[in-house]
Amino acid sequence: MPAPITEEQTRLDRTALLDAAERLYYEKGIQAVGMDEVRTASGLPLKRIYRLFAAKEDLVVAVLQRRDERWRGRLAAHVEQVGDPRERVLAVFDWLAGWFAEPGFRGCAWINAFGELAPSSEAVLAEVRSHKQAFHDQIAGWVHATGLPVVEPVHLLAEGAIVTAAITGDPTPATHARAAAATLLATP
Amino acid sequence: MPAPITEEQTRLDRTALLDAAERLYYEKGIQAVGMDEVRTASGLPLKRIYRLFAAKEDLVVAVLQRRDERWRGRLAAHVEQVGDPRERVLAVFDWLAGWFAEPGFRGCAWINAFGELAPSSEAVLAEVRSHKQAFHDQIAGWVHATGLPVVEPVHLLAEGAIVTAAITGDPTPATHARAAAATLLATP
DNA sequence: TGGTGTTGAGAACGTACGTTCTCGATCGCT
DNA sequence: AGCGATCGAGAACGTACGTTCTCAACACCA
Repeated sequence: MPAPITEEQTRLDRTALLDAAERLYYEKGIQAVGMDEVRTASGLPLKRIYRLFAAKEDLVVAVLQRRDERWRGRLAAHVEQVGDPRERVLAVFDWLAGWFAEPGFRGCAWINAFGELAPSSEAVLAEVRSHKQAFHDQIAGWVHATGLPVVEPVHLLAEGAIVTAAITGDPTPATHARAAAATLLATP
Repeated sequence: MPAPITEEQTRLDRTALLDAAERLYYEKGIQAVGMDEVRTASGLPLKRIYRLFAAKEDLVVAVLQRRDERWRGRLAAHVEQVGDPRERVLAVFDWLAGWFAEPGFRGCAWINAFGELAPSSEAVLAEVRSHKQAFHDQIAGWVHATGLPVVEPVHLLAEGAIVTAAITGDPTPATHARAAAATLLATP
């Protein structure tokens, strides 16, 4: 038996596979990337890929899940180093601004996946909804600490900024959304 | 020569084709709908389809263009029957609420097309940007009449409501966005 | 050392798509 | 009436994809 596939190796393969798939899917769109391209980029044999994920749909869902953990983890890490509750909410938009300005930014992976696969894949749709719900709840927690009833507007401003920055390719919606949020957070 | 193809017939064919393609694309996604399905639904021979549009990409762009005219036309018709400038801006969100509640609502056709085709089709990307720019400018005109500097926040609230209603399948974001816009429009 | 079971590399398979081509049918014109 | 151009219906073509299968190579154990 060559390379007996330890548990550790499985973990490494899984990481390499998700890394390659996530990069390609985000860059080119999910439907535009075939399994052969994922194989080439990951360096894994097709057989091993299909042992890790029984079908492409499962790989896609796993990519979205892992990205959700990392994306919201980074957001939380940035936001929660701010002490003042109102400033913390505004820090969400600062983090978005940094994200929008990253090279290769192509919008929200989940919104894009929704556009591509929502009508044809229940599993992808569920993952997209799960991410958006979690993002909403994160914001709700931070806004709640301000004692102001502006959870929904802050969330909608964030979503609007994400989709607008993606389509225009311009990161300034983050600034506009931040200013609007600051207005809503200014207790009269 | 059978059915000599008058200019009038061309116009009718074009309408039937765009009707069928728009419905199918919006319902199932663009990539999931083949030309054969468009042919069946439109009742037009493939030959005539390809004489009207040299390639699927051209058909997709034409569908988005015509939908843009109709979508923004309806929005404007609803909004501009309101006299008071501030109420007129709020009427945008009332119209969105009605749209979200329509049966078969599956979000913004342009955002969905962006997710599907932005990386692979320059023409579609340009059409999506054109629509979003026009929508932004429409809102800018209505907000400008209020004399308040809230064009960007109102626009971002609208985009956020559209994308959130699409993914959650719940029309209430329109109400939340309306309330936030009303706050921003309340001169202190 | 020989057998066994697993691996990697990629060929193979079935399907589906976008686009083009075939061909018999049809109608206006002389 | 007969010619010729053009049409409709769908077969055909080339390509690409997701998934499965083939098979030689190999490492471990008896």
